[in-house]
Amino acid sequence: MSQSAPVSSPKEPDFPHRYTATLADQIELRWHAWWEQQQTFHQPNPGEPGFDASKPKFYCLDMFPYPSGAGLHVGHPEGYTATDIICRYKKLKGYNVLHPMGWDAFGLPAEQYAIQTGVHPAITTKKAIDNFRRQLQRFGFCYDWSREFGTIDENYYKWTQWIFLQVYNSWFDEEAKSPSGLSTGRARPISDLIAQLESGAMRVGPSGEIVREGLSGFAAPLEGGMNLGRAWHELTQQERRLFIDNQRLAYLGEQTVNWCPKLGTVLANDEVIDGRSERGGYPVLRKPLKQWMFRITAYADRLLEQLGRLDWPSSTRIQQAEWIGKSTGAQVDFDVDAHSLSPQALGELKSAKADMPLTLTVYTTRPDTIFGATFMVIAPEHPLIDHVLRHPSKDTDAAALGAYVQRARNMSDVDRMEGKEKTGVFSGVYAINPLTDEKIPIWVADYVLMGYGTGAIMAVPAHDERDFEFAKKFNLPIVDVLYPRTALAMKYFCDHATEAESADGIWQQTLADFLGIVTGETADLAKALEIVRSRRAATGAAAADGHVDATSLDAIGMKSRGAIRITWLEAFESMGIGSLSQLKQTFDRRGFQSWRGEAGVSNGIAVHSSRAAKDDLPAVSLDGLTSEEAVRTIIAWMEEAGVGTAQTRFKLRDWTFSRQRYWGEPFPIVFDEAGNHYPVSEKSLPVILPPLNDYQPEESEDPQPLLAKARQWANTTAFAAGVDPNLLAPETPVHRETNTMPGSAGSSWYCVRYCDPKNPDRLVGEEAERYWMGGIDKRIAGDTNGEAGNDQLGGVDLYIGGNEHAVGHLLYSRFWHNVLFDLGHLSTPEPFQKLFHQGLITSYAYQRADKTILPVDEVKEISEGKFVEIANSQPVTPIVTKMSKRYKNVTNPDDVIAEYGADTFRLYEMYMGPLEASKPWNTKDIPGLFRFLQRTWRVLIDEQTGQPRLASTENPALEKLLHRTIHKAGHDFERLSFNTAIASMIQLVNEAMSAGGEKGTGAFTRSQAERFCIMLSPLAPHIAEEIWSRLGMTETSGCVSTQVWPVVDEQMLVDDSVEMPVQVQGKVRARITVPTGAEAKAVEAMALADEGVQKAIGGKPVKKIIIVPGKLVNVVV
RNA sequence: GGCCCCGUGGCGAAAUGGCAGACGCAAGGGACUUAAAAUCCCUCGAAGGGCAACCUUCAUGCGGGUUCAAUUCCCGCCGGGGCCA
Repeated sequence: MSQSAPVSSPKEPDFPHRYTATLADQIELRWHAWWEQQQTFHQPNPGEPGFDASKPKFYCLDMFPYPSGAGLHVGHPEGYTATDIICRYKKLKGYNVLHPMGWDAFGLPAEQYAIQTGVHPAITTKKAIDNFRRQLQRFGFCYDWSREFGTIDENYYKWTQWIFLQVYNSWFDEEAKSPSGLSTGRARPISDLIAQLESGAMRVGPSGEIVREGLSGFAAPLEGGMNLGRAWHELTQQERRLFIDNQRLAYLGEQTVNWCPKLGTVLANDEVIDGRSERGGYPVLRKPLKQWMFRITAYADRLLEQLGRLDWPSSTRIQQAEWIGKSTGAQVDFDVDAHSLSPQALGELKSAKADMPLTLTVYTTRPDTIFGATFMVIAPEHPLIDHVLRHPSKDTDAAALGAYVQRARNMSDVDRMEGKEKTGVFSGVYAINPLTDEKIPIWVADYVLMGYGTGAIMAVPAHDERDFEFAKKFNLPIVDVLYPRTALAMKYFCDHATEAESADGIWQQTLADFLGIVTGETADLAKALEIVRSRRAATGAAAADGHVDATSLDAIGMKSRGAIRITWLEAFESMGIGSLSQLKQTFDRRGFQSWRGEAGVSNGIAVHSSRAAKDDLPAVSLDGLTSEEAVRTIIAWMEEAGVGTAQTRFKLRDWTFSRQRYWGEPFPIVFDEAGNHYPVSEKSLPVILPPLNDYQPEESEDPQPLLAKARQWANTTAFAAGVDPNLLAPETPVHRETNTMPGSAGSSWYCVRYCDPKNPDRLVGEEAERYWMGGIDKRIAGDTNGEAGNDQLGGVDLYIGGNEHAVGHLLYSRFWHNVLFDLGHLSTPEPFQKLFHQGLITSYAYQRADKTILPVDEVKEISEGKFVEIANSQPVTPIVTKMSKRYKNVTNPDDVIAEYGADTFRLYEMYMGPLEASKPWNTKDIPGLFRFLQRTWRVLIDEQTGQPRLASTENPALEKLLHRTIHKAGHDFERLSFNTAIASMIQLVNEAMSAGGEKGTGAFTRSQAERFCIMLSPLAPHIAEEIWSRLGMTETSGCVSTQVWPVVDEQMLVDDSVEMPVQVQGKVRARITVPTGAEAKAVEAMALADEGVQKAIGGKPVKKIIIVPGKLVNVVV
């Protein structure tokens, strides 16, 4: 390899061996061939030849790309280069590294293309994959390409379908401990459930719930139809089927879709504009559709709990946590005031509910505001209304109420929620607020939905926006029960101001200062008021006339606070407060929010929220508590008083898994003529996606997946479809499920398959999976594998990709992984132990004065930093924005590589800035990195002969710097800080350049050159291989990619003496040189002995001397 | 609208409690050259002072706070971006 023919460049006749683009290209292609031929990056699995069990493992995964027809953009190689560097580094550090690549290849663009052109998506996709692979390989990434697969491969989606069947055949046992022992509740096979039902350990409750033996309700049946549930044998065949299907983790649920009959396709919400399709403007209907759903909600708590144990960016953890949306609120019973009901209605309600008190149950996430609940609102469909309409009370306007309920029924939920103007009617009935014991009116309004929660809410107008609007409109009382800190301070001031301070003109100033201190210096209200008073007193009542000039402000130390003071004064002005006593009255009336004209929805400090002991109930007060404390306190009280209970809710909804498409995995499910569903047996997988004659959607009133056009395929027999004959007789005609799985199906488990991608018998080989995913057997209690705590949940060691998948892909993968873990198919509950998001690569574009953006080719630079629009010479400003075809600011990686080579491209992207930051592409910066590689080359290789230039004797300063650079580079690689690692290597090369010996000899010795090559190889592998090879090392020791990271001599990292700056009052006044590890006393003496220091001290007494060893000295006088 | 991230020279950035601006780009000056390219050397946050090596003051979006010490931590704003609705 090293003895290749001399490379000459037409541009550099004097330097036939200069590192040019042409040479870079030759070097890079040569090493690609060598690596492939040598299988350098093939990583064997445990048990395979060549596997070294003594090494630790490192599984590093990139989010695999969707291979679009447009090819790679510069964003792709950003993350891929980062993982490549890490993987190459880890290999040098002696790890077995799993670093695979593949294709997320099902998806809409290929299907759209097929619809337009009739070309089968498989053909389009294959072409795109080939192009992506070629482009990726050009970068020299160290992927183990033998593990490559696409989600469209039959051998892969066979197992995607298999996983669906696993989930379909499972139920969630709330009572079972999870295999990790970390939480309660786990997936179990449906057959376990049936066994328990058959044994009588479980029965079927009246509303289809599981009733377990031994639970309290089981032993003591209540009167009036409440029962223990029925035994399994009492159920009909159909009832059993229904019950089981309702327990499955994959179930058929009804969801509304946007169906466009004309286009014959389902549209996403943002593709529908005013009830018409964005494309074509055809009418769109909202149609209910049976779709496969995953019961991810069963795992909500677990997904949330385990999130805390993952080494993920906190922003992503927060996003997932909010998506799961666990809220601890309270379910509260409000008694209906029986006297406000008509006797007939009361009678009806009493008989229906037996002896239960008449109550309205509400759910609230803000039980801390319950003292401010001044009315209730129930949905028009609420059952109470039926009774009231039949038997109106004396306060009921039955005609208006009836009309309102009628009208609301004909509106869609969305319209009701979005209604700008609040509407509603008083029911004529009252409820009792259980905390204030006040009678509060019950209103009917359409902004409360029956299907959501309990169909009734407690309205707290002062602290809820919709309730506030409603109360304003219908003139209902609005009562403050909590204040943010500033409002609380204003109230405090009103209550404590002296007469003098209350005078007009004075109070504004004083209050402004007070609020300034409360928000800035101290939260203690009493103390803050004291400070204001003392400062004002110090000015000798300068403000007696109400005017405080700048001088007196300065005197009381408030000049710098001028801005805050002015802000507050303006705020008072805009609030239109007439006088302090008026403000005080507002607070006394508990009417601050009402007067401000908006609800105070943020957290704060509770006020006006206490209740005396009464009728056996203890007293309770929330006053002075923060919202969090108040929630806890009031729930505890309500539980004791029996009026409410804590209740946990989740925002997370079940995962809709059906798509009305063609280019996706078919479901392994068939339906008989009665509409019952049956699984295709495992041994008949995969269910192969059939080709279509044409891909044109068909006009239809009924929502139809595109796949349904494969009629021959869809209509078949149980035998042909591969249904177990024990489930369904072979000759039974069946209709296949023609929805397809979504794109997130294949990507939800690909990380698993890479461990053992060719396994024909299992989704992944057990040993390979356990090794690469780090699955210590968590089921063995107490096995901590020698680590403290063992709170690692295993999975991929480093997963890098964009943060746009924070809640979709990353949550779905976790769900599948947890289910497969529960069912015993995987050894770890979590797929990704450590996650990292690379930042967005942006680009420059130009903006006109009216904020419109124009393409870069319509702009020219007339002088340094000044740009004009070519068409009209109007000035435009450069801005940073997303790369977009529209702005013509997209960079094609192929072009950059052609101009500089892949090594330069890799270095440039890594040098742009921190990996996680979004940063603009700037083509002008690329030559800087190219020049660095040229210098690197020149310092080691003679540009005339192509032979190595080596020093015969070691330069000690350079040796020291080399050690330090190796140390820093290794450390920076570990923390993914590639820009600083590159910077330190640039420094080293620059040093070597200037330290370079006579012509013909080099700066580095052979040993130094070798270590340098190894250090450089993760960043710029091709040039490192080439230099290594020209040193003659490849023949004797193998290529640089298979070497060992050089050892750093700790001695080389410390100097004999260190220069320390000496500060006086925090400002550097002198520098002293002290021996490393000098005693603090000695350093102190040296610092004080310094002339400059003495001058700065100027004879003032020295109060304190701070010495940070090896860093600095600070003298406080 | 909610959540998250970011704001430092002409530009990309470094420093994450301890000397603000490492490293790269651009710019300016110089050397080599018939010339250009390439390469090498010097200058490069602002203002002021000094013949000079240098010195002084200011400076990390704005206003406060904590600290001997804040780009870094806390509170409140302003601006930009991303994600979600």
